[in-house]
Amino acid sequence: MTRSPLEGTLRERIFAVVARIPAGRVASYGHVAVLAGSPGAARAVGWALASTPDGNNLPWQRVVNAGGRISSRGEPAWEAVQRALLEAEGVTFDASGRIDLDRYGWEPDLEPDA
DNA sequence: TTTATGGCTGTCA
DNA sequence: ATGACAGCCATAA
Repeated sequence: MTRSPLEGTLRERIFAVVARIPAGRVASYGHVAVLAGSPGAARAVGWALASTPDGNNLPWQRVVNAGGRISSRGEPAWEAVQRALLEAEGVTFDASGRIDLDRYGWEPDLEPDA
């Protein structure tokens, strides 16, 4: 049995990674992909989140693309919702609607809780 | 097994 | 700084 420490599909790992993102913090797709074990699979991450059923406790809203910008899933209003959720968590947006990843960029080794 | 799509990323103009 | 093009990985049909 090939019991891998990271079994299941990438989607499962992505869920775990995103679920570990603390409130008031954001991570980029590429970053999540790396944490999930598949660097470069940023698109796959986005797809995994898009495949995420709403109603769970998965803070997909804390996942933004590389420049800290918000993406949309086809619903232009959705990104506004995501932005509102992040602002509600304490994340501030730039005048262009960008997040300061230098300040809110989450890293598994630099949790603000400590 | 192959084809097509997708909440992306990085580089060039 | 903004806009456009091509590349990459994974999932679903």
